[in-house]
Amino acid sequence: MERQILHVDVNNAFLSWTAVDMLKKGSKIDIREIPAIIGGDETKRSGIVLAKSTKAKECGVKTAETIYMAKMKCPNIKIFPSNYKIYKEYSDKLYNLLLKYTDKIERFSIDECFLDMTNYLMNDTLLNKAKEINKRVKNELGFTVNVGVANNKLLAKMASDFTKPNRVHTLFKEEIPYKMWNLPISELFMLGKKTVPKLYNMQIKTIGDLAKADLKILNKKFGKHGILMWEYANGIDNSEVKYKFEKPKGIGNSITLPQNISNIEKLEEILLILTEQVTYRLRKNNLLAKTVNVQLRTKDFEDSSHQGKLLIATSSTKEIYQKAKELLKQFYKNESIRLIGLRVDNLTDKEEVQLSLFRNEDNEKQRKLDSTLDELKQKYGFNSITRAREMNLPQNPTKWEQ
DNA sequence: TCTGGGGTCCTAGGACCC
DNA sequence: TCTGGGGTCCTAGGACCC
Repeated sequence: MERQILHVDVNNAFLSWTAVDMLKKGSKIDIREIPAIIGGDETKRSGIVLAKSTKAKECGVKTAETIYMAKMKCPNIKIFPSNYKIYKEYSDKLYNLLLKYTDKIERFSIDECFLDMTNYLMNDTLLNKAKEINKRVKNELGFTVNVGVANNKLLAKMASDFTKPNRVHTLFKEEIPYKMWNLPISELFMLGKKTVPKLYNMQIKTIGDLAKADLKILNKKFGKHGILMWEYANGIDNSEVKYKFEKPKGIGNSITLPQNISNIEKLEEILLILTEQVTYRLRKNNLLAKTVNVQLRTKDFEDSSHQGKLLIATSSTKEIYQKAKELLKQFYKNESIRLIGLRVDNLTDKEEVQLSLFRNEDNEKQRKLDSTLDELKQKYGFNSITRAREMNLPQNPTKWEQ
């Protein structure tokens, strides 16, 4: 029996949600109606476009390009900062509305959901449900969504990406040749900027070309990825809607520094702040980490990373920070650093390890300190608690550069 | 001209074991 | 002197997504 899948995709999510929030707070303008973007902070060197209005798109503004470029293309463009708290709020509102249709919902990202409607149609058609969702979101939440209607996740996602905004599109098997095969390969999910030129060199330019290409040759040239792209081009995807909450497989935080740093003591200070953030999230999820990974990006955008294993899985700030410092020392070669990141992998549930875990008094003390600090952070917000060393950070970042 | 931050998954090569 | 092959685990880097 065919599965009944919907993909719900918020149109210009960050910008729409910001617009709705501004209107709610009494704003006279709707930033969806003017050339506008949600952007990072150029002074903090994170000046890229996160979302754009339709008018900005008409000027040629593209997501992820620099704000500088966006201003060149569209001199009167308005720029608004991002606010993840608001986005989470609207994302939850959408999710709660969708729960009225099925409880088999995969939150694919903050602004996209897959719905498995297979046993939830109640004598209605999948297309009708999609149209109803599309209308209700607009009427009840104030922003618009595209809904893709299909028999698997890949086709539903491709369908929701057709013309925007506020549209419902189907992409059933028999529609593939005339709705999908004429599109350029760059439109296919999982084909990015590295693979597309390689396919062009093989005279594969449309999704249809890819669908008819020799699977053996694709497999030889691209490995598993070659098989995946061929299957996607042919509309084949048997993956499930993952509606059950899954704990993360890794947790990381990174920061592009306001100024480049080429001093290891200063890098260690940033690393401590990152460790605080990462271990806080670890403990909130009741997880312990076994692998620590430090990432660096030089001023020339050269990325490198170093990882190492801990003897015992932990969520302790002190233990993970020790390891992170050790790793940094091992591979930092005095380059001028633009970005530093810390992530932990190999996560296990705390309960599973707890009983077998060897603890000495020192560990126990450290654990109690961490959990006390967590409680304070929970109550008063993350920034209320900073360790003594963090307070010694120079206020003026320009001092950081040697 | 300036280029985020959060993830997942895959691959190639080296170490090590039998 | 010449020297296997299979398996697992680990690491660094890369591709892709939103």
